[in-house]
This record gives sequence, C-alpha cells and structure tokens, in this order.
Amino acid sequence: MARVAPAVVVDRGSPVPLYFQVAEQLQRQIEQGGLPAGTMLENEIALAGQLGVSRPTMRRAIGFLVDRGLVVRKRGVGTQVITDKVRRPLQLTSLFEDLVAAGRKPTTRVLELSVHPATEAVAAALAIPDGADVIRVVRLRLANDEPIALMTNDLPLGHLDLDEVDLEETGLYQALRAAGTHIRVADQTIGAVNADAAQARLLGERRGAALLTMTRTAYDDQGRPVEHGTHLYRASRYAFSLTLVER
Amino acid sequence: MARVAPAVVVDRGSPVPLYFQVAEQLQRQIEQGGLPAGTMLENEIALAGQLGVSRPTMRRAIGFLVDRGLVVRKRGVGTQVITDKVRRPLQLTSLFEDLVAAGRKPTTRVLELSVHPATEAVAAALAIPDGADVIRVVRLRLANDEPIALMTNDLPLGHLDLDEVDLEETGLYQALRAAGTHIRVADQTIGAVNADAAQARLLGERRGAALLTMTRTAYDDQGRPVEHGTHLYRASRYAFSLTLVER
DNA sequence: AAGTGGTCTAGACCACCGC
DNA sequence: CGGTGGTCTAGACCACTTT
Repeated sequence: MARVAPAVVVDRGSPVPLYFQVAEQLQRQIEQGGLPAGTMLENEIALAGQLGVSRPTMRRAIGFLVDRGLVVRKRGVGTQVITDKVRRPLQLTSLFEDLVAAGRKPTTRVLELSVHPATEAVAAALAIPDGADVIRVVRLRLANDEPIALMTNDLPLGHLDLDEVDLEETGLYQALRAAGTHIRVADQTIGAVNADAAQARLLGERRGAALLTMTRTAYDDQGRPVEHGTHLYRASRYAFSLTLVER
Repeated sequence: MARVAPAVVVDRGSPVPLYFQVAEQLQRQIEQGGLPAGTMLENEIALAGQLGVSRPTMRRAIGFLVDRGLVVRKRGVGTQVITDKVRRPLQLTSLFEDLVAAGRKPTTRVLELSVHPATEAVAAALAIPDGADVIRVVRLRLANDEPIALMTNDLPLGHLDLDEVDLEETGLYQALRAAGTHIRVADQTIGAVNADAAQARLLGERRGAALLTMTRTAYDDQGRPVEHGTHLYRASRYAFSLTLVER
C-alpha cells in the first residue's frame, strides 16, 4: 500500500501551536478529499522530518485527528484515514443550532422569573437544604415563531442578579459567565415523556405527544452545582446528534 | 491556598504505562474523597519530582484527568480538582441496571433475521444503491423478562454469516468483530416518538406512549458504513446519560 | 518578579504487527 | 526480522496570572 506524505507548511513565527497548525492542515486535506478514507499516511518519524517538527509534536497533531475520529493509529501497522466527515466527539448538536446556522432567527420568551422554595429533586441536585429558595426561570424557545422547547431552570441564589439580566436577549450561560460563574462540567440525562395538557398548549403539540427531555446539572470551577434544568423539546422539531469514536 | 501532593506509588516493572498508573491513583483518590473538589494540586514539576516521573509523563497523567472532567488546569494558576464524581462520556443507562447488576441477566429475542431490499433511508445511510439487498435484524431486548428496547438493524451483505451467528447469545458488534469488521466511529441521533400499535404491543406499553429513539450509522476502519440501526427504548425504563466537559 | 501551565526538542527503549 | 506506533526522559523556552 502506497503511503502518502501530505504537504503541510508550518509558520514558526505564528503564535498558533505547531501541533495545531499541522493538525488543522491535515484535517482540511482530509475533509476536502485530498486524503480520502483508507489512505495510509507515512510513518510518524518520516512525517515529522518532512514537516520539520519533532516526533512528539507530530504525534500530538495526529492525536488531535484521532480524537476527532478522522484517523486511526495501529501499532505495527501505521496511520490510516478512516473518514472524511467532520466529527466532533461528544459534542451535542441540535436541530435548533442547525436552524440558527441556516439563518433562522431563534427567539426566547420568559414565562416566569421568580424566587421560590426548591422542590426536593432540585434541592438534591443543587446540594442545598430542602425547601431553600432558588431562582426559577421558565422560558419558551421559538424558531420562526414556532415553539421548539420549554426550558425550566433552577439556580441557587447569588449567581444571578435578577434585576440586571435580560434572558430574552441573553443566554442563561452567558448571563452566568457575565456574573463571574464559569460552567466547567455538566451531567445530562436524555429521556422522553408524553406531553401533559399545559406543556402541549405551550409547545403547540397535542396532549400526549412525545417530547424529548433533557435534564442537566451544571457545575462551576469549584465543582459546585450552579444550575439545574429540565428542558422539553418537541420531538417533531428537535433531536440530539452526536458522534462516538472508538479509542 | 495550601497545595496538595497526593501520595502515589508507581511500579516501573509493570506493563501498565506510568502515566496511566499515576492517573488511575489520582482518580481513585479524588473519587474516594482524599482530594475533595476545590483542592489545588502542587505544580507539575514538583509532582513529577515527588512521584519520580518526568514532567511530560506527569502532564499526560493530569491530562487524562482533565479529559474526564475531574480536574482543570489554568496557566499561571495551577491545577484544581473540580469534582469527585465519576464521569463517563456517554452511557446507556437502564433504570433497572441495579437489578441486572444484581445477577439478573438481560436477554435478547430475535424477532426477524432476513435479507430484503433496503428502504430509501437505509440505502442512503449505508451508501448502497436504492433497493439493494440488506440483512435486517429485529431484536427485542429484555431485562428481568420485561421488554426494554426494540432494535432494528440493517447491514450490507458480506459482513455477517447468517447461518453462523446466534444473535440471541452474541451482540451484533461482537458478531461483526468476529467476522473481521471493526466499528470505529458511529453517528447517533436521539429523538422521541409516540409508540404505534405494534411497537406498543412488543414493548408492553400503551399505544401512544413516548419512546426514546436512537438512530445510528456505524463505520469501519475504512470509513465504510457497515450498520444502520433504529432502536426504540421504553422511556419509562431507559435514559441516556452523558457528561460534557468544557475544554 | 515569581510562579504556573503550554509548547517543543532530540533522543531512547519497548511492544506489537506482518512478512 | 524490520517497521510501526507507544511510552518515557531531561532538558529548554514561552505565555499567562498573580503579587
């Protein structure tokens, strides 16, 4: 099998890391068909020599592509291009984002913004005493004036200034970041339910229609829970897509 | 802020990579509470010296924990533990997995195993001509004799020997691997639907019940599609959980 | 200014694969 | 057996954050 040595040029004066320059150019060539699926690359040492970087740097660039599922390494065999599709492992995308990307404007209506005692489940998720006050935000997300999702979020007091934020214009995470709270990790659970009467009315579905649910607890730098949300999506308008890569 | 130097012992005679030994022990200490969320670790060079490994190896171990969302690195600041929870990238979670773990084995019933022309959608996903023959497998997954999922899979001819496999005992991916086909990446879409009469009957739900759907196309080493599946899960028994980590 | 993580190098030895 | 990727080292310089 012929082995391929892709043409890559690095700029050592650039602030962009070398491994990233290399990875980016390889990825572009793969996506544009210059390195079709099945192509065997030259071995790491040869590639490093040809591109003028050290082997660890070359390995790091290839590892970048491996993480994205574009390439696979086999010991004793070599490195092979396995697909030319862009893959972002473990990144949730959604039809909603597709709509936004397609130029359709999303809008948000805030249905409720209040302080009230936490339910048992919310208190447990946020690690606060049962019945302690939390901020509750209920929003309806629309695209092209069509309802897409009904989002309910609960937050411990102190992270958000209710008088300041405009959640119709600003995303919740954006508002949190502006207030100095940075989300680091989030646990999510995806399920399905039948719409009850109120949910159906707000979302423009029939009662009993299948809805996608996404329940999320998000944590900040210190591992403190800062947000718990339950989102209901119209299954007829929304889906989650993701790519899994064998490692 | 006091900085912590965890006690780690490495075995240089072990075939387990040093970076993995270090990462594993750190992870265990974090999960067991020895390094609670918020803890600042000592700097990389000091840690490397204390554990008797080089700095790149130490960095690799820490990077392992960063990928799992246990720890965060900040340039000029240090490395901090952000959570003590075990996090897995994506996990299919059954609400009954406790019972399964308690010794009750999940079972599989093969409802259909045949060769027939591909539907338009399947042909597109598998990149084969419209109407070309494919293998269709329909299976019902049960736990404790209770239906959990209805799984329909289509495969191009040639990857599987229908006379040989026993899909009641062997997983589909396991059978493919035995036949020399290795799944490398998979695109998945998660949605929801209302059960139709036949689906409801098989799954033991009422007609119209909300079902979770997972549609997957899997690709092999060469980037060839080798499997397309549509799985229906009882939302009352199943959910997907996953963790997102900010990078 | 001092300390931190981020990048990069030029080697070395090893484990695995296919011939 | 030769070739491949996997691991590891001991340095070096840089960019960023905090004091």
